Amino acid sequence: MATGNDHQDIKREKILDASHQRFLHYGYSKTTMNEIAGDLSMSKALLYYYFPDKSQLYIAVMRKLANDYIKNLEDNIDTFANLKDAFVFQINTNHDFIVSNYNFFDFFRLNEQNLPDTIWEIVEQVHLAELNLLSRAIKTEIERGAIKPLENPEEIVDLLLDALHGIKVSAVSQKKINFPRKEHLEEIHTKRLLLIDIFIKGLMY
Amino acid sequence: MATGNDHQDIKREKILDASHQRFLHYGYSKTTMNEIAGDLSMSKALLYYYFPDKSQLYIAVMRKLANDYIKNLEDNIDTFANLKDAFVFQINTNHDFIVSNYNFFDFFRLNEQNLPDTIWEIVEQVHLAELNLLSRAIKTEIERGAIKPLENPEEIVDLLLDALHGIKVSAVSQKKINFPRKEHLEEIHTKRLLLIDIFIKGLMY
DNA sequence: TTTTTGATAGTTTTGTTAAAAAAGTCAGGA
DNA sequence: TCCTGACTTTTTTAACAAAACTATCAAAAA
Repeated sequence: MATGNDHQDIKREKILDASHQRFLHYGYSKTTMNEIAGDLSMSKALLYYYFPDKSQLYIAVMRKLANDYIKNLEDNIDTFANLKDAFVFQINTNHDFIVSNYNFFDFFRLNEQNLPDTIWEIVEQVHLAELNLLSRAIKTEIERGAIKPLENPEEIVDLLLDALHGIKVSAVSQKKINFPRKEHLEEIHTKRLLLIDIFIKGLMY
Repeated sequence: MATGNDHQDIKREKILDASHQRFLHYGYSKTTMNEIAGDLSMSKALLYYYFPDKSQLYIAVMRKLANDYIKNLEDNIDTFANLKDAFVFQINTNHDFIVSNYNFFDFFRLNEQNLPDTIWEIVEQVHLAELNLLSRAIKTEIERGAIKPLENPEEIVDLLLDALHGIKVSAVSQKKINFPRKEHLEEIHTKRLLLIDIFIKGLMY
């Protein structure tokens, strides 16, 4: 795309970076447009020249993060020695992503179930990338003859992702809170590794 | 315990039944003490003679439901032909329990993460009963030589219960809501059956 | 023409208060 | 001891004003 001019794109990137920092430290609702503008030594009105509103700005940051995450998955597709390596890679990558952007997601915690559609589209894209990586790994493993042939590998991967999600949720509801605190993330990670171990064996002959 | 007198106990039971019906149809917050008293043709003050307050009344109903559920599990302990039968029994029993008391749990939906400790104790008791049933089934299966010996069957069962929980949560968050609607429960049930299938195979030689 | 801003309009959040509804209490009767 | 009507206290709801923030715009600067 040779449409936009360079200077504008660079400025947009700078705004995205500054916003990312703010959202990461203080979360969505505790970040004001004035503060972001202040960080960049520009007026608030200029922010609105580059982005239509606050939520679109947040979503733009989110999309950038998601794209990096998805690219990382795609770059590693079909590079695994076996199914377990692929599953472990997915879990580790996901874990790192959540840990390093922990506070950024407070927007999710607040709005919970009525997030804008655009956010759900991004979540769906991430989910598809994960699904793709893992089901490719399963298909490869079937071709190698290491596990039983499956009618519908995607369905199985979907089930596993649901189960992995549950590990998080259960850890959280035992603590009587809504979202995992940072210190629980390691425990969740360990449990997930155990689960995929059993799960993979369940797919073998 | 021969402490309480019969008449009181019978009356308490009647109050619990009437309350259960109200809570089941209208949920906790849309049920008033006046209405329950009205159903029983007694004064509200009498209700407070038998139960200290509304939440304790709700909890008493909940405890009764939980005790029935737990008793059902205990009655069936060690009666299974194999591990899968035990797992399927647990999933079916749980499913029936949730379906038939669906509206009763709106209290959970509202108060979400700051429920009274007593509720959590009951949830924990139910969890322990499930854990007990399933880990007994695993131990039996190990003795039979049908699956690999495990260091810590309880840990594995815990992991499975977390994963099963995740099936519910994922189904729900895909629908962008907080709690499953009744019509989703069947879908969740089916997925769970598929998961235990793989999981059990993962425990085999 | 594109980029930038100060001033300001519009909206959401927060805090206050009063009325209504429900929870919870109590003196006294059977 | 079991029970009630009348009463008090607490919680919920609605209305509204003040404050904080989002968003807009005419006009200046580059």
